[in-house]
Amino acid sequence: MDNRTLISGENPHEKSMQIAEKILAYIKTNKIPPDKRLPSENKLAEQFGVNRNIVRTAYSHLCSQGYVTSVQGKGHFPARRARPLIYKHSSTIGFSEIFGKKYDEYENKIVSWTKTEVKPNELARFGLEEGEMVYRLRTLRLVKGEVIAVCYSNIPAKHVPDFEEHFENYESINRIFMESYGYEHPVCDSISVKAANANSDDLKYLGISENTPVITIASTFSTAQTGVIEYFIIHAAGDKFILNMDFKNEERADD
Amino acid sequence: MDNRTLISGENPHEKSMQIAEKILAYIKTNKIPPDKRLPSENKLAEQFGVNRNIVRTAYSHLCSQGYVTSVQGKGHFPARRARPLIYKHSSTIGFSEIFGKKYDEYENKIVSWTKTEVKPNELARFGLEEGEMVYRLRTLRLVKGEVIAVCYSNIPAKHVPDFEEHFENYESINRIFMESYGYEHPVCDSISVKAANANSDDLKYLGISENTPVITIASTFSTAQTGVIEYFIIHAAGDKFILNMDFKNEERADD
DNA sequence: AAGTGGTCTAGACCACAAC
DNA sequence: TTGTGGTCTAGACCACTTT
Repeated sequence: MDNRTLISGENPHEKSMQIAEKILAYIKTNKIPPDKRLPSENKLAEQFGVNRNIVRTAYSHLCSQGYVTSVQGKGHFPARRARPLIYKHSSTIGFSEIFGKKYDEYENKIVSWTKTEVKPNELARFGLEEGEMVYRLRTLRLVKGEVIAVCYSNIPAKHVPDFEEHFENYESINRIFMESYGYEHPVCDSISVKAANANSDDLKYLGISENTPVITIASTFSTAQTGVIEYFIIHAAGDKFILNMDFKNEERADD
Repeated sequence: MDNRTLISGENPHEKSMQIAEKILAYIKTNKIPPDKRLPSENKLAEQFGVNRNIVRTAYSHLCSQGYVTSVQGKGHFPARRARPLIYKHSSTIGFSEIFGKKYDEYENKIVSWTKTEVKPNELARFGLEEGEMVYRLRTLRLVKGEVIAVCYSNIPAKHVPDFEEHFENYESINRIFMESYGYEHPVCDSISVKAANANSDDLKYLGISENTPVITIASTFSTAQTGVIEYFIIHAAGDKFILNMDFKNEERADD
């Protein structure tokens, strides 16, 4: 649109920034593949006649911008820009069902669960009384063994007595709701989306760097029999996960 | 949920991380207000018996985590955690109309515009032939003088001949569509959301740091008369902007 | 003038990976 | 053993703000 430097922000007069530009230009013009090592810090420091720390901050900027990844003992590499997964939201089909249908190697794992009292801010959401219990599950969603999202499910215990007895061979929460408790398929009432910095869970499970943005999607699901049955939160790497919603039932190509 | 360090990620054995923890604990336990200066780098370096660079990286971590802001010549300060704006999406009411109704001091400014040929990847979206023209507007949305979002509107020129003649006293695109061209109110067909790192426009207009995640919302709008009339992209600071959608027309409190 | 954060140098030692 | 990135030290100079 207009002239701009390749690297956004910061003072272009800094040596570290100039070197970052040069490295980025080198990657782009020579089309360095992601498995080929970039010049080492020491080599570039000597080549540009600067201290190694300057090269380090240059590489550090490129890492935080998502252009480069670094591996200790091995070196720096052009970042592999993963093709993003597109989560096509449907208010009538669940997360697991969509991804399970889309990918052969889709998995769903429960990491941990608790059963605790409802929190004050949840009372209105679930229509519960103080002191009632809520199941809280932390689950991972994997495609081809790679974690694509950390999810949190919150379910009022009164709708799912002895819920933990159904955790074996866990595939999808909705299947438990329907097959074990006889509820109809939950429907999404509302959805709330924001971008955030990664928290410790995200870093741990998603295997992302501190600078990767995370998209968080919070939604409530209900059935006619129970009212709100689940408050569901998804955390996914922002650069790998796109939430798509069609209000007309048409297919749409995305760029 | 489980025991975790206050600061996410990275090796807790590093001095810089331990110092970051201490600074954060100091802020939290003493409830330091955002306008009160935190201890200087030199002072903390002396106090903890480490090099100033270590204190610098500790502060740097806290900045990137959004806990602290730094101002050259003045010092470090606890970050002001802005109350997020909630954009309650409605497929039948536009962005400007929602915020204009919600905030007294809502503004809408055109930063720049161009009229260029349709791009190959846009052909299907707009149902255009190669060579047809598209208006592209870059606009800012402000609340109380503060930029809350950078927006990009793409509109096929054939639906809005001499579009630029209506840019004076610009309030909302939808008003131009309706009042100047006689179209019905555009309706949102689809929406696509992701989290990203800030680009140069975001940094420039949103006044955010390089580590602030950005939420991007892309949507298509159409009218019965024109088909798809607008492809609309919103960039907003992830920590200040929440996209909310209710599929039932109920009010919902958010935490 | 003194204090603040921002950039940069020159060097040390460590953990890890490859040869 | 050598080379890689990761952490840390000790110091210099600069830009900016406050006193």
